Amino acid sequence: MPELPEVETVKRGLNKLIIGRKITAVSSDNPKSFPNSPGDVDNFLISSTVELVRRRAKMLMIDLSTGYTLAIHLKMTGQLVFVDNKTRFGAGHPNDSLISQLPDKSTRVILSFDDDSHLYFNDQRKFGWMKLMPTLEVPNLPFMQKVGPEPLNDEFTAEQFADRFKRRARTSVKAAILDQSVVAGVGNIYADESLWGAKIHPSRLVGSLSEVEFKDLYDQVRFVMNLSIEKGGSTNRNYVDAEGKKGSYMDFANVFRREGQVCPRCGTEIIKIKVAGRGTHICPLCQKI
DNA sequence: CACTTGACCTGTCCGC
DNA sequence: TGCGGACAGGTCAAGT
Repeated sequence: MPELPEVETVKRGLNKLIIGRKITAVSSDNPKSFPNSPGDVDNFLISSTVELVRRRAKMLMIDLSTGYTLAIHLKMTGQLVFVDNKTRFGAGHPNDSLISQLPDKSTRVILSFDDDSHLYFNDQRKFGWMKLMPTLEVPNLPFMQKVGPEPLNDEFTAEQFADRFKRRARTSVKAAILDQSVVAGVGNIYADESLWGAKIHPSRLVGSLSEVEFKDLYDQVRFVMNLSIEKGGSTNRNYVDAEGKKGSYMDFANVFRREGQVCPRCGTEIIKIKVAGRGTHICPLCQKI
């Protein structure tokens, strides 16, 4: 599911909805989704208060008053949806179809708060997880050790972007931009969208890109991600935000899942190919090998 | 080391 | 309608 803009949208929503709430209970349906010992749960999760929700790359961190953090990765199909029983939506509300049915068969973890509101971790494919650990140990996770810089940070420059790519000079630009150790947070949707924006064929080898092309790609990554955050992210299939709402970026996508439609820039038919093992959408005229 | 492929899961869609 | 296979927003382990 969720790439940087979707995770950022969830983070912003949770910061409005769950800060200061006290956790009174938790339940989970399998240890893979919630790999935590009962002792840690009793000592550091139950009766804790939510202090802050943070994001790094595609990971979320819910910091608790006990000095522990729930580190969360939503992977492909994870959702975090908050439901307050006092404000459950009525029939006909845009969010009603999801909210009113939670929990459902994809619900992996339920966090309950002291006012009978709940945070549901839903994950159809069970790739995601929610790990309780000391806040100070989060940076020691293997993923956190290797993940690259945040592309939307002000201090992240086009020069740094190009330099980090050059570590992957002999692979395709699509594989390199999806590599989280190069740049954080880019997934399949924004890889295709930014490569189209920069007019670069995803199979091009990194070593063949010019400085101008690196700069264009840098600008496009930041442009598409900022636009998507503004639109509440992309709902390709499952994604919803912390209130159960879909994102609208797909209405603004130029190539992703638009095979058979025309390129908005030149009118050529968009095609779908496979690059780096992933479905890849391009305009074959704008993006030449 | 750099790079590619398959595995992890459930659900949906498409062709026969 | 049913069945088999390919595919889906991500990462990791194991292979070359």
